[in-house]
Amino acid sequence: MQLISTQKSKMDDGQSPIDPDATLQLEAWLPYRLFRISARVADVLNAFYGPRFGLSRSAWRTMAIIANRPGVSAKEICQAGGLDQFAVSRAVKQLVELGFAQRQTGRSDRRYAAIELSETGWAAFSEISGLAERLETELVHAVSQEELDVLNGILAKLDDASAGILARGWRGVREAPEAQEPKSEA
Amino acid sequence: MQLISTQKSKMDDGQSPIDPDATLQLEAWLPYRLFRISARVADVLNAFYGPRFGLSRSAWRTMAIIANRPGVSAKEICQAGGLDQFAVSRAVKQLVELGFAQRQTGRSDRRYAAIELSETGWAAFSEISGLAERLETELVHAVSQEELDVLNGILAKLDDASAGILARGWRGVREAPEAQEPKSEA
DNA sequence: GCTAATTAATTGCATAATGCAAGCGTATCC
DNA sequence: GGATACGCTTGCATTATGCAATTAATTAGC
Repeated sequence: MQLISTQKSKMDDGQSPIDPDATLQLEAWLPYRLFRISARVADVLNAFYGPRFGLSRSAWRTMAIIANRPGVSAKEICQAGGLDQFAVSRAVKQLVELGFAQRQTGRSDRRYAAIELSETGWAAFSEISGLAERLETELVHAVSQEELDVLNGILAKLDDASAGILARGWRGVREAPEAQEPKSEA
Repeated sequence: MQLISTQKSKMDDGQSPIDPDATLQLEAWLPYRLFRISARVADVLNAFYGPRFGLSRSAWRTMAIIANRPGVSAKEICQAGGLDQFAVSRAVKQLVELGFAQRQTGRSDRRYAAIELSETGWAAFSEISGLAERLETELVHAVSQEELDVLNGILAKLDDASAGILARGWRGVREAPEAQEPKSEA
C-alpha cells in the first residue's frame, strides 16, 4: 500500500495546476499512449466499415487475416489475430452471412474449414484497406522517415517484450525494484 | 443461417487477390502494431485489478484520472480519458459503490461533482499503479534509453496526428496519395 | 473393426459492456 | 419568473464476451 513513486516522471508540460503525488500518470504510461493512438485510428476506420458493410470489429480483423492468408482455418485466425475461438467462429459466421467469405471443408482433414474471401469480400476488403492505408500514411506523415525506421525497430522489440509479459501474466512481473532506470543494454 | 446475397455470376473460388501490392498486411499496419502491444499489457494489468478489486476497465481508467487530478468533474474525466459521459458516470458509480471514491457536490456550481479517491481508493490505486509501472519498466527494458527518447518524441507527434485524424473522421482523409502505385513488373 | 480420447468448430445462455433517449437538478440569460 | 443550456444520471435495447456443452471428424488403443 505504499506508493512507490516514479522517479522518471518526465517533466510536466505545465498544464496541470497541482501535482499531488508522483504516482502513475496515465497519460504518460507507455501502453496507454500506444492505445490512444491506435484506438483513435481504429475508431475512424470502424466508423467507415461499420455502417458501410455491417462489419463488427472482430469481423473486420478476421477479414483482414483471411485476406492475408487465404484458406486459413479458424484456429489459425485465433493465433494470428489474438482472438479467441468463439469470436472467430462468430466473425466468420458474420462474414459468410454477409456474403464476404466462404467456408470450404478441408480436403485432407474435414474438421478444418478453409476460409476465404468471396469476390464481394475482396471488394470490401480492398475498399477498407485502402482507407486503412491512407490513415496510416497520414499518421506516418507526422514523423520523418528516419524516425519511422527507428520506430519500426522499437515496435518489433516492444512487441516481443509484450508477448513475453502476456505469456507470464502479472504474477510473472519482476518484483518492484525501486530503481527503474531503463539502462540501455544492447 | 441463411445466405442472402450470393454472387450468381461467376463461381469464383475467391482465391484471386486483386492486387498483392495493394493488399493491406494487418500485422504490418502501424495502428495494429501499437494496438497489439498495448492490448497485451492492458490485458495483464486487467487480469490483476479485475479479480482483485472488482474494477472494470473504464473504472480503472477513471480511477487513474481521478488520482492524477483529484477533484475532477465527470466532464473532465471524459475529455481526459477518451470516455463518453455514460461510461464515466457508470465508472464513478462503480468506484463509489466499491468505496474507492467519493463525490462532493461542487461548492460554486452544484452541477459539478468533484470526485476524489477515498483512502482505500488510494490504496487500491497505488497497488495497481505499482504493477502498471513494473509492466512499463519491463516493456521499456526491451529498448535502449536512446531509442526510448526517440520513441517519446515520435509518440507525441503520432498522438497529435491521431487526434487530427479522429477529429476529421474518415471523410477527412486525403484521397489516395499512394494507395495504388502500379509497380510495373510485367 | 470398435470404442475411447483428441481436436476443430459451433451453439446456447448468462453476464458484461455500450449506445442512446429521456429525465433530473442546476445555473444562466432575458 | 420562464426559457434555455449544461452536467450528470438512469432505463432500456442492443451488442459483445466468457464459458459450458455439443457436434463432428480424426486419431489411438485394443
